[in-house]
Formats: sequence, structure tokens, C-alpha cells
Amino acid sequence: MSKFYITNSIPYVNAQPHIGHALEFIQSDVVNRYQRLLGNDVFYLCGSDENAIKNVQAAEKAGMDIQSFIDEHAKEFQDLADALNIHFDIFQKGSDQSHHKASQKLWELCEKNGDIYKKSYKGLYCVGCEEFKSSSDLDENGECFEHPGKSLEEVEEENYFFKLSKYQDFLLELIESNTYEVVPEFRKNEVTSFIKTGLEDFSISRSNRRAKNWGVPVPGDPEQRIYVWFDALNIYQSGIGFGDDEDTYSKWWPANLHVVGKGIIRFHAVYWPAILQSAGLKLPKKLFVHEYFTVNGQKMSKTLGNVINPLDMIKKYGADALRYYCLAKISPFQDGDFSEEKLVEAYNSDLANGLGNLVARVAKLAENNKLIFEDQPLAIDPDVINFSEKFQFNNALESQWQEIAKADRLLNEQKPWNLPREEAVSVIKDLIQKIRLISFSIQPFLPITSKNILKQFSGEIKSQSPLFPRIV
RNA sequence: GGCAGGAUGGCUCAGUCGGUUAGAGCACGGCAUUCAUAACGCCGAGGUCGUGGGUUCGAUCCCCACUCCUGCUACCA
Repeated sequence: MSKFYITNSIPYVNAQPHIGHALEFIQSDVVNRYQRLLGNDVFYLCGSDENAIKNVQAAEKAGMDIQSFIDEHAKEFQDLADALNIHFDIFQKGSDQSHHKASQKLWELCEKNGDIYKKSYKGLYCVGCEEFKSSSDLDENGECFEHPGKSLEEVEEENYFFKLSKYQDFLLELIESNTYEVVPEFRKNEVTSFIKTGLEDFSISRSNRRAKNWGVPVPGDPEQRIYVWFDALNIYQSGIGFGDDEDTYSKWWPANLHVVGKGIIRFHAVYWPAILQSAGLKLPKKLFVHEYFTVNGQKMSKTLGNVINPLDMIKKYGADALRYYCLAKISPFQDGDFSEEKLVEAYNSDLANGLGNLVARVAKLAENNKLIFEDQPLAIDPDVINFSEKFQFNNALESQWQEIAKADRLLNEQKPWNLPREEAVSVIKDLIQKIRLISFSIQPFLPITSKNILKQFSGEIKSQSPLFPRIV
């Protein structure tokens, strides 16, 4: 048994969770549960990035004080996890004092190593938005979209920078050698080609004015706040006691796996290991990068109004149905499309007609024969192990659905309902064990369903109401 | 613009280190049928493998050009 520390990425809590968050929760939870099933000692973290300026702005817009605004939204993410039957060992909030301390400690370690220095930052400041804009935020006239006609001011301020450039060779070697492994391969290539274009130091603080006095104060400089990434990534450490509970920290760190969406790969594959190396801390082992959902073939966006609330889907179809769709019906390494129609299609064809129906027919046969099943040993199917190790959740499930089809065919061939009792019982017992093996193997994917089936197929077996009633 | 990846039946994808009839699942049609949730099983229809050239006895797979899509090309996260 070895320890396994896995992190979900840290959701940004300026809005409600959408179906994309559910996707990542589900994927990381499968790894979490799979590692536990293997017998490893697992710690599973999620948290919330709460120190960003956008949270402050979103709170102002909502007319709420920042802390309540953030707490409310963070709660929504935790509720989503609950609804999906996901249990984080910790949900580390960025506004928590323990996290503030941890971030200041990380800062001090990097500073001690000479990797933090002050430099002036020049940028275009929009008075209307009260924030700096990059060229991509501006229209063809060089003006902010929300405040056309107002030209931007060029403002200069002193900020602290992190010497990322110093770690260029180190990072290239780290990623290329898979010492810190980026999965899938094409994302790894993206990272190495990015590193090869040359790394520049990046800003890790903001003036209090720009930060609106929100966030973690820079140690020894009360005029500045630690800026987002340096702080947010550190939730992975503060959540396990960094700077506070060294025993717990040293038990779990480094992370065996960070799970992230493609949008934040650079921060995890480049900034983060550099910061840790600078601080003299251990580096994470692996980074799994997943893709995004489109909805009915279109990008999700608030303006299109096609944002799907995963809680609605769970209420209507159940957590395992949503889990199944997210895991089986899309490739983890490609954008997948979500639509309620496709969810229902998958539900009916695979869960109701496939797994659910097989369980129902075998249970009824067992009941008719007054069969008592004595437990036999269970093991994870080698295909499931093989695919799960590579995060190919879709292939893992596909392999088990082939087993389901095989069992259905076997039933049709053997026709135990026509056989004398003794022969029938032998066939049925064989099928029961096959179903139990399938259920056991899909436990990380569909935990509730798996548990229900194993419970039903133990001891005296009775026919029960359908696991997945067909949706008409 | 540069780099990377993709374009295969209605949908989602697999595949061919170039070789007689290009596969699967879903959806669809037919047959059969109860142990089962009008479910399972069997059978079937459905593709000029993005476009135009080239190499070859032969290309969906190799080469060139083009079109379209996606990602990356650093201080919004």
C-alpha cells in the first residue's frame, strides 16, 4: 500500500458550477476511487480560488460583501460534489487564514532563494473597469469593449516578479524526461514547445489598489498582495498542512496527480514546478489534462444561455447516469459534446437496456430458482486497470459493457429457464459471478450502482425494481 | 503568421507499418421472443474514408497543394 495524493483543480468561485465542473469532478473522483480500490492510502483535495480580483468585482456587482459571496459560491461547488457522491478529504478555501500563512511561507522560501525581485509593470488601465487590460481585451480602436470612447491610461507600478527564466532548462528536462509527466502526450508537447520559445519572469504581486485590498499580503510589504497564480496553486499544499502541520504535509506531499482542464495547463506544468523548485520543495509526479464540454455542439457561454446546470441533470436522471455519460460517452482527451438528448440515449441503451436489464433478468431467474449465492472473490478486470492507469475511462467502461453483452448472449444461448433446476442453477450462478465482477470493476465509475448490484447479488437473491427505469 | 492535431456511414469513434467485400456502438428497418425495463438475441439497409494533384501494378492509409475545424503562441483565470 502506498500513499496517493490527488488534486482536483481549484474552481474559480465567481459563478455557479456548470457541467464542465461536473466533468472534472467526476474524472478526478474515478481516479480517487480507483486508487482506493487498489488499496492505496489516498488523499483527495479540492478547494476554491478565492483571492482573485474578479471575485471582488463579481461580489460588488451582486451587491454582497466579498466573503459571503465567496462562501456562497464555494458552497455550491461542494453541493455539486455531494450530489455526485464525491467526497473530498478536504475542501481548502483560499480565503482561509491557514492558506494565507502557507502562501506567505512559500513566498519567503522563494525569496530566500533569490527568485523574487521588484520591477515596474507598465500597463493600460481602464478607469471605467478599474483594471488593467491586455491588448486582447481591446477593440480595434484600442479601447475597452465596455467603455468605448474612453482612452486607456498608461499606468506604471512596482510589482514583485518571479524568476521563471532561471528555470527554463530545468523545466524542459523535467517535462521531457517525464519526471513530471504531462498526459496526454500532445499536451506535453505543447508545454515543451512553450518552454523552448523562452520563458519570461512573471508578476506575482499587485498593489493594494489593483487588488482592492483583497488577497494575501506580501510578507514584509503591506502595500502589495500576492497575485493569483503564486497563491492559488499553493492551495494544493495548504490543504495538507503546509506551513502549519508538517507531519501531515510530509505524509502527502508531493502530489501524485494534479487533474486540470486544458485552459490552465501552463500554470501547472511550468509555473508551479518552477515555484516549488525555487522553494526547495518536492515536485508533483503527474498532470492529467482533460478537455472541455460543448453543449449541443456549441461552446458554453452565458450570452448564448446554453450553460447546463449539472444539478438539474442529476435530479432528473441520477448521479450515476451523469457520471456514466461523462466517463463513457466522451473521450477524455478531446472536447466532448453534452446534450440532454444524448444523455437520455446513453441512459436507455446502456444503463436501462444494458446493465439494468441484465441484472433484472438474472435476478428474476435466481429468485425463481430460490437461489442462495455464496460470495466468491472479486477482482478488478485487467482491462479496467489497464485503461484506468491511462485515464481512458471511456475504454475502461466499454470493456465492461462488452462483458455485459457477452453475458446477455450467454443467457440467450443457455436458456436456463428451459433447463432442469440443477443445471439452471449452475448457469445462473456463473452469470451472477460475472455480473458481480463487472459491478466490482465499475465501482470507481458508478459507485452507487455498483454497491446496489453487489448487495442484491449476495445471499438470497430477489428480483427488485429496475436500477435504471427506461425513459420514454 | 508560426507550431501541433484533426476532417471515415444520421451521430460518436476505431482502423489500415499501401493490397481481394473499410469496422464497432448508438439511432433506423425486419425476424424471433419472455428469464428481463416493448428490454435481450439474430438479420439488414447505410460510407466515391474533406478537395485537387502525385508516387505505385494498386492509396482511405505515403508525398505536395488547398479548404475547414481545434489547441498553443505568457502576466483574465
